[in-house]
Amino acid sequence: MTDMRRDAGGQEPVATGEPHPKEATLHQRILGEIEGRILSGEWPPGHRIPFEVDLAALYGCSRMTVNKVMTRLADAGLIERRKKSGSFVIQPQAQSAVLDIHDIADEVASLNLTHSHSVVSRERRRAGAEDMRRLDLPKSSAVIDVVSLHRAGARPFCLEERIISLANVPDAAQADFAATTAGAWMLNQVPWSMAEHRIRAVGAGPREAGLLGIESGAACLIVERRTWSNAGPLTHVRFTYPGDRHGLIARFTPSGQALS
Amino acid sequence: MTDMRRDAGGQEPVATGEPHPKEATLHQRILGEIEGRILSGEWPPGHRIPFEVDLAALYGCSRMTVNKVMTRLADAGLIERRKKSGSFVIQPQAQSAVLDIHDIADEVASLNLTHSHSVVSRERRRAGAEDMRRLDLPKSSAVIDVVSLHRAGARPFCLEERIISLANVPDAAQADFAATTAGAWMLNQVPWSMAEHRIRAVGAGPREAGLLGIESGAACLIVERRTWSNAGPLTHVRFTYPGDRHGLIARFTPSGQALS
DNA sequence: TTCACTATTATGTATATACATGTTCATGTC
DNA sequence: GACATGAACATGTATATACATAATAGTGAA
Repeated sequence: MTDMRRDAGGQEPVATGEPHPKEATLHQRILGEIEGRILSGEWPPGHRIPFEVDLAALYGCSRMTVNKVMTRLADAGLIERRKKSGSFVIQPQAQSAVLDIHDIADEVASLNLTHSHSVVSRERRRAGAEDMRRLDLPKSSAVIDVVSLHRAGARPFCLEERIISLANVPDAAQADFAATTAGAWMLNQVPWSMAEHRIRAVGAGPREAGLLGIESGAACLIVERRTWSNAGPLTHVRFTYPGDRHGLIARFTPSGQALS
Repeated sequence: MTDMRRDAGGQEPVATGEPHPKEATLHQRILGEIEGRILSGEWPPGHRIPFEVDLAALYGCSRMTVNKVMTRLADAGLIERRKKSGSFVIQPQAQSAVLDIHDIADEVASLNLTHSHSVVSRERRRAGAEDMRRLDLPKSSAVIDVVSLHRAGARPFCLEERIISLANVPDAAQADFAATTAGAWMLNQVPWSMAEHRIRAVGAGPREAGLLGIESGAACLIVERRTWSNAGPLTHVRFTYPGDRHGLIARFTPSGQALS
């Protein structure tokens, strides 16, 4: 492994089956492949990433090159590095470091109230036209549909309406979401690579009003989240918060991430 | 500059007057100082950062060390690097790469409608208790208070209520915000280091309803943004969107930032 | 068996070096 | 004066090397 220089020709490192297109630099290629394995779930949270020297050998490059990639992944919060032990895929954090929409139990706990939830309905069914709008699912694929009501103390706190793609989250078929909320379950279960939030205000319809114990037409904050992994769509969830509750808070820097 | 090794003693690089505490590594120290100069506005958008070799000489380190810092700053979107020319502080982007709350003119334009706005009121006054709640201002410091109505085509689009701290944005005293909106003016004028958004839903009060041409009590989305620079608070703005309009959209990755 | 000490291991930081890649600028020719 | 050519320059990527640091594993003495 002494002196590699610009070989290009030679045995291509062949890092198992990669669907990645050829990328400009080695750095980017290594970064992309490791990122892909993490975000697709091939390397689940807690998995130990090969040692730097081994990756260097695999890609036929120096440890410094691999080290820089690992440093970036650590900065980005995808891996955790421990001396002597190695580098590990990190446990999925809160929903996002940036937009502070965390697990509802936390949200309620921060108000010093005890959280409870009940499953209003849960069914397994085939995706219809409405579901295809909510999440870009293949037509009539199997989904789990769960509606839960979250309470802070005794009062209703928010309504959660969720569909989960069974194609990409098969374990959801077994979960009944009575003990852990669907949100917490997803958080600990499935790695994701992209999320999209849509936030709007609407007047409560009669159904929501009834469940939440508010007047029909009262202003509500709607937060819809669609989540994907590299394999495809995972889940769509709609939270309905009565408007007289505290809102959402998001903090960030110009670059969208804290440095230093 | 040949072979520096671990000197520690010797002439401290003395990179002008820094209020920074001593940081762990040289890397972090350089990163922090440059970031500070950018975020404080000492190095405004467009400013050319010293060449890597010069910074290396200044800090008494190798170019590689500086290069890594610059690479991070570029990844974070704070600087732009051009070969032969050097590295430059970037023009402030949209309000955020992550949370897609852009300039209102853009927002309206994306709906294929022409944007117009009018200043409902503008005054210079001393901060009261309410302003201290909105923005953590020193008591009775001078602020500019502007209320504008934005229109998409002929219809009211949203209401903007803003206060600007004159202590930290003195140029605001001269601006009347008739030609450019207050948002666009701030965006091009002032570098910021932190922003906090608060999002909630409320029923429209009679004043908002009148200005926006909606019914009193109709659901509205309220987006409040507080922005700081390193020097202190800059501005607080509250946008009120009628709830029957499209909402906000935010997209992101687990780490809060796109890699690769 | 327990505790202290040491060796090993994997990451963390920094260096010097080499060459590639685009830009800009100056130069010389037509 | 217009234009092609090439030198100079600043960044971009990668290498080999060195030593620091933290955590683990192993060894030996009380």
